[in-house]
Amino acid sequence: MARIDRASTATDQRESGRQKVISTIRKSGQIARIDIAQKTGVSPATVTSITSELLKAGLIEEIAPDSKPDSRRGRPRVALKIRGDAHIVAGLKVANRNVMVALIDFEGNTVSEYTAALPASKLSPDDMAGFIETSVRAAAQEADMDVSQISGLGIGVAGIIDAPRGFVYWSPSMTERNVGLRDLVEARLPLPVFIDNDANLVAMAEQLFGMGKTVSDFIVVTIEHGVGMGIVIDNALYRGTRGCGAEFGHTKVHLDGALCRCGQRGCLEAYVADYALLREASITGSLSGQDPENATLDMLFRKAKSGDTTAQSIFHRAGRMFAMGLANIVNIFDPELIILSGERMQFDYLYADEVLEAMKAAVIQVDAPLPEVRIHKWGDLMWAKGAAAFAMDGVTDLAIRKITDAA
Amino acid sequence: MARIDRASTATDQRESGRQKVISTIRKSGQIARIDIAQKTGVSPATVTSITSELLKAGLIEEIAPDSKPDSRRGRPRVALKIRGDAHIVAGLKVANRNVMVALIDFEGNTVSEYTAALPASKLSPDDMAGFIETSVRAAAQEADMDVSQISGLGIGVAGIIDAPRGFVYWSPSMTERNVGLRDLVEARLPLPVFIDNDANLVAMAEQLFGMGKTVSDFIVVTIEHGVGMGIVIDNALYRGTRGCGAEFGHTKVHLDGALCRCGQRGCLEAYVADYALLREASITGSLSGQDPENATLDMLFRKAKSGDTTAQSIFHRAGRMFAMGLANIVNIFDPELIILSGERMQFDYLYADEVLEAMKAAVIQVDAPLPEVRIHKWGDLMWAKGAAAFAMDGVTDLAIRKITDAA
DNA sequence: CAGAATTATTTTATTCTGTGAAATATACTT
DNA sequence: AAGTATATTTCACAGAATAAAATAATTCTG
Repeated sequence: MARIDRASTATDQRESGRQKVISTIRKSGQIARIDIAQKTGVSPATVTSITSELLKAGLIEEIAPDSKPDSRRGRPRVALKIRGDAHIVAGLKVANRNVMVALIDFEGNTVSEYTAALPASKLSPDDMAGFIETSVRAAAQEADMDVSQISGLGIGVAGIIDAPRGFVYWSPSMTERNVGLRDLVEARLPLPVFIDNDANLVAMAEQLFGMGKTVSDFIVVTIEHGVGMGIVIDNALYRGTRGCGAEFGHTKVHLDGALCRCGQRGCLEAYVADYALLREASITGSLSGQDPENATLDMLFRKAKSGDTTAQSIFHRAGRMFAMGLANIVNIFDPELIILSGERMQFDYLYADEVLEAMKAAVIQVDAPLPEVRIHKWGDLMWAKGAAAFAMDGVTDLAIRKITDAA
Repeated sequence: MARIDRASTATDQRESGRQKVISTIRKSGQIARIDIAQKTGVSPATVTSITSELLKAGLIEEIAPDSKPDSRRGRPRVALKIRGDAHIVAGLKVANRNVMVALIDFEGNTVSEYTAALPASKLSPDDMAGFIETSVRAAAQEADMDVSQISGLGIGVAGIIDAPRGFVYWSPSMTERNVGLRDLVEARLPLPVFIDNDANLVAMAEQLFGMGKTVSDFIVVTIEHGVGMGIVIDNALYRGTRGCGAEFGHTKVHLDGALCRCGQRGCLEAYVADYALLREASITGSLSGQDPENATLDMLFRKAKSGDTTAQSIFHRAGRMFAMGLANIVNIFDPELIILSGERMQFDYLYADEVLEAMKAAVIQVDAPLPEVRIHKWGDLMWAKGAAAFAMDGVTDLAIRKITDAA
């Protein structure tokens, strides 16, 4: 039952006043009541009543006057901020070879991080749930906490996920299809659990803590082994109807083009992902002398930097294909902002000015300025923090619901 | 001021109860109160109170019991429907060489249609507004009506439009950029005027009268001289932030590909629009003997049908490119439904089963069924009716606002 | 054919959310 | 200190939506 409630909340588009207020505070970092009223269009009276509820519930707090002379007449405004201690949430990312857990407080500060190697690259549903449980417990212990002090767990998995139902249609990390992973984990941990596809999680992280804070419509593109995309429209994550939209990496950029690991041809991923570049390198012998198993993008990148024209051309084409894919996104969505978000973005071939120029040249020209493209380099924790952001969203919802029900 | 109101309404995402109810009735054709309550999640009590307002305002009407034995026990449900006589709205489409006007009633029935040739392919803003005025007056006269009996006018123009502001950044039909066309027309006609890009208008028509009635997320693709797209997400038209999203036709499908009339290379349009096909035909000499100025797709199509392999290959490639573009849409949006909407769809090369098969093969495979692709063949009035749909939406808003203010 | 049962709609009293207007709080200016 | 400016709170009230009860209009059952 709690499940259905949570799912329906996610669907519920209209933000109640309380949600509007708390998300405004979160986006602004710190903000006075009058400004909340102005930003949200809600009346000052209502802001007062809502914030006093939130204060009582401990979700936000007032900031001490700061002795900062406002140099303004009149009663000084008192700023509000999210109270970091209000909740601790956990985010967990299931990656290829390991599981990463981040504990963050309600302000988004990282409290602790934890990594554990996966026993195998594919686990059975039960083993996966068990491993998740163990990892979360270990992460809590490392932070000197009990799991009961954690208010929610967000899990990011690659694959096709039905987030509202907490259901995994398919994931490369699991031996079975169609797994109700949320239920399995909730049976093992006394926490509300939220699951989503990893690209969506990063979009959520950008929205809550990152560059998407100030923007209502933006797109996040992630490049690692594959190419992912998260879409935020009107402040809400957009997921397709079947939960498999935003497959930017499998967007086709060439008719009958290069073979992709998905089995189809011409996918963007087949031109820009690391395996695609290494494939080209191995064909041209650019990395000859290297054990192909261990050949890394690093080597190829160094070669290009040191003048190897073949290596350069490999990166060059990848960059141009990427530019074309990005331009298509702009032509279709016309977003305010595109965030290129990455964990290890040491290779700038995809983010070079040259690439962005090529993108601009392939975008419909209007008088209005082009959407901004920003590059966001995260630490190792990007994915886990994204998962935590998702949990935080859910936990905030639950907290607000609790207030509402009490009232 | 009315202007600002209307604009803000368009932005206002949350449908008020009244809007929810009336749009449910419109989508359903006819529906009993209890079913409205069930569909919208609003309580029966509220439905009663809202519908009684709408009845009093004359926007809807009850359907006579129909003597149809429900074969059900209990008090029989009485169905409601939109009252066609409630309002007449006009839709006007500015095409290449002419202007088409459709008058439709509140149920979407066509009351009258009217066409007038444009004096030139590009007009000054004033001349355009004047020609629009004349055409609407003529259309009204032809239907034995006075313009004062028309409740609103929707205008569809190709180009980049800021619909909420009624502002035309650029249009191929006008000699100037940055024209506040709505104001110009409203100064000449005693009607609320609504302007939008044509692809959006067709999407609106599909949503109100067409195949999108039952679906909350869908995409409309139109193919005429160019390729257009309209996006409906969560029952609302999605326009990019700069008003130039959904440029499906200028999505790039080939790096450094064929030259498009927009000046860029590799646009989808440059492979599937009629001018692109004719260009290929003229190169290969497939239509030799024809005056190139008058060579038509018809001839090329007949050639292909009668076995000319060159002509066939031209269509074949166009179809495959189109399939690739469609697949990208599915990969990105994962919509419930894709509507291929056309005015004169006598050429099936883009809608052949073969093309749809190619699309399916290029879409990410999930267990869930693929989005449905439906082909909607409209009459000549497609665009004008779309413009009328947009007007109807606006007029409905105004009518509801009137009720709200009265209450 | 007269209840009984069933389903749809309406009425009524109430709740919840949000608001404007007035009151209050806390500064700066002169 | 009085006056003015600005932020916040209080308070009485309006509007939307609801649950529960009442009413309406049927079919079914004995």
